[in-house]
Amino acid sequence: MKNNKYIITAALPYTNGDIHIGHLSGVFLPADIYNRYLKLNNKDTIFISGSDEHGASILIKSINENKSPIDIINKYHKKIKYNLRIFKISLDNYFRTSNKIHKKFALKVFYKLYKKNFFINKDTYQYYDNIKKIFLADRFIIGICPICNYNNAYSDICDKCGTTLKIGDLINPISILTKKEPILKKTNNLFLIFKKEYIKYLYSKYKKLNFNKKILKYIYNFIKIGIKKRSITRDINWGIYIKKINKFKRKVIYVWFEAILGYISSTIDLSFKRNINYIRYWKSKDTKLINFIGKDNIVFHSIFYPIIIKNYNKNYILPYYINVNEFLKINGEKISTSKNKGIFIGKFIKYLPKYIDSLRYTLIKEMPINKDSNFTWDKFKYHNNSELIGILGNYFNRIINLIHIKLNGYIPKNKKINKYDKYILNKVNKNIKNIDKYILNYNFRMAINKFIDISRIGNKYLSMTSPWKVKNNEYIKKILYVSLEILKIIIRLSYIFLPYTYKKFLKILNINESNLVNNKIVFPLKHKINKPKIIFFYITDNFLNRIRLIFK
RNA sequence: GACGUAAUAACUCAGUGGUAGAGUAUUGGUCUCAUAAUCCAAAUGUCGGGGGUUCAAAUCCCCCUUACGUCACCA
Repeated sequence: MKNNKYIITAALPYTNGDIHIGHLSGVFLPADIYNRYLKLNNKDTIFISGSDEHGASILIKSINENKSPIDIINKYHKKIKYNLRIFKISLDNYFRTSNKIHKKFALKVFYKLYKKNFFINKDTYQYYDNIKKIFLADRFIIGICPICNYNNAYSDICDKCGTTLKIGDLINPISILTKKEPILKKTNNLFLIFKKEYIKYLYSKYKKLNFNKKILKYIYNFIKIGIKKRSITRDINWGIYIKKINKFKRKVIYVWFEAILGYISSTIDLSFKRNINYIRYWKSKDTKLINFIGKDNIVFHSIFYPIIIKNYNKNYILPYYINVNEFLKINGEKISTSKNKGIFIGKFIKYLPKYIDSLRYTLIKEMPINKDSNFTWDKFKYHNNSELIGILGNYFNRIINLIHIKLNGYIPKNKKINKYDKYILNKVNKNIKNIDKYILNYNFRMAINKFIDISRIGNKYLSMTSPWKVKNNEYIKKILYVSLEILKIIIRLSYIFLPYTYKKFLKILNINESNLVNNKIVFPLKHKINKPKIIFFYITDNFLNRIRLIFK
């Protein structure tokens, strides 16, 4: 167990816009908490992610904005990377798929599979915009649905009647780029085939590993209905060109195929940066690979990735667990980067820089673990004011103030404790065990509930023992000693959930990381703490209304 | 349509066979160390509906209703 290594991955965000609270709540925060928890327990872990920078959507965005795709990805990659850092997502590396290292690796995998005759070749007809000279993905064509006559149907599906359409079905198709009728052009692409036996093998493997039901059912369904071949090359001029194969040298690798290799190339990059051969991790039986993804990504991680990587090199490991989250909505509405709908992180940082931990907290509390969840500014206010200030911040402040008032700011020494003190400390310990359990079960919502509950226990203890009422100095010291024991635990755990708050706590207690011995805070002899400072900021109704306007 | 997920107090959710739980909101009280925060107490539910298994069901099985999600070129 001790030699276990961990690779934690967070799904690569697509660089057609800034990341939003859905990315944080669904992917980056759960991965971050898990990683921080492992680090707190001295596990050997690397936490990897990066930007997904190819694909039709970026190309389309660049055409619409009259910029080059490179401008688009550079802009958003920089922005996303910065925002993740501000939100203290504890990534070891945030890479990008447009980087040489990634391209090289993706092509290496691609060529090897090609040589093994792993792909099949097939002619298809596809819509082509003769003015822009590009092939058009299905959703860039609209026209009249042949079934219900709806005039805004996409070429693959009609939103109104739900009919699945095939190329050529749509009446009067037009390209949304040029508003002109596209032509149907013959093209030849490579496809990947999925063998049922292998999917069955994956299914049984995942079952043994106790995978999420969601994934198991999903795969089970694929086994039942079969999984169609899937194109892995594309006729667009943005992506990784397949230079070495003459027949396909003008085509690019389909983005899904290379994006899921991004975790590995990100690790290669990290190895260069730190001069440690992290790539070993990917081929070691002692490594647990844990993917954190949104529900839109299940098929790529649970089926496609294993097939691709195992056929490239069978020594690569398969996921040990895939944590899938649902989607976070805002006021009941779906978030959409391409429609610019959502609360974007860059904007949040700009307007509410003091509330990073409050947002982290809210997003963990509202994490869409087994069903879509809903973010509202009222919840944000409630979590900030009633829980972070009222319970946690308040508990911290009470003790700091009492130490100053009663003990001139000096930390009390160890004291003999009685039955009730023990009872309270036991209760706290139970909560710690529960937090462990919940984090290891990927239930971060419950974990943070138990975290805040520790402050509740502490507040209760203070009220019950009321040291401010008493003159007996020894009694006061004992109460504050026990309270500090509880506080120390809260502070250690805040490293996982609330990184900014963690640092503020340490500062006020006048200590730093060097005061951590075996993961526990140990105060120096005759230690004096600093004066209390405001940690969380109150949100008034007025302020909340202003926030609402800004993010409308 | 297929597949899946859910339905528990006013709200947000815990609770995988043994007398219905927490937080918020409400009402009453308490404290004054604390960012009017804390703490105590009260009240609130035939656990979506119907059937079945069982000594015992929110929990297991079947049917129905309702809501939501996915359904392959979308990254």
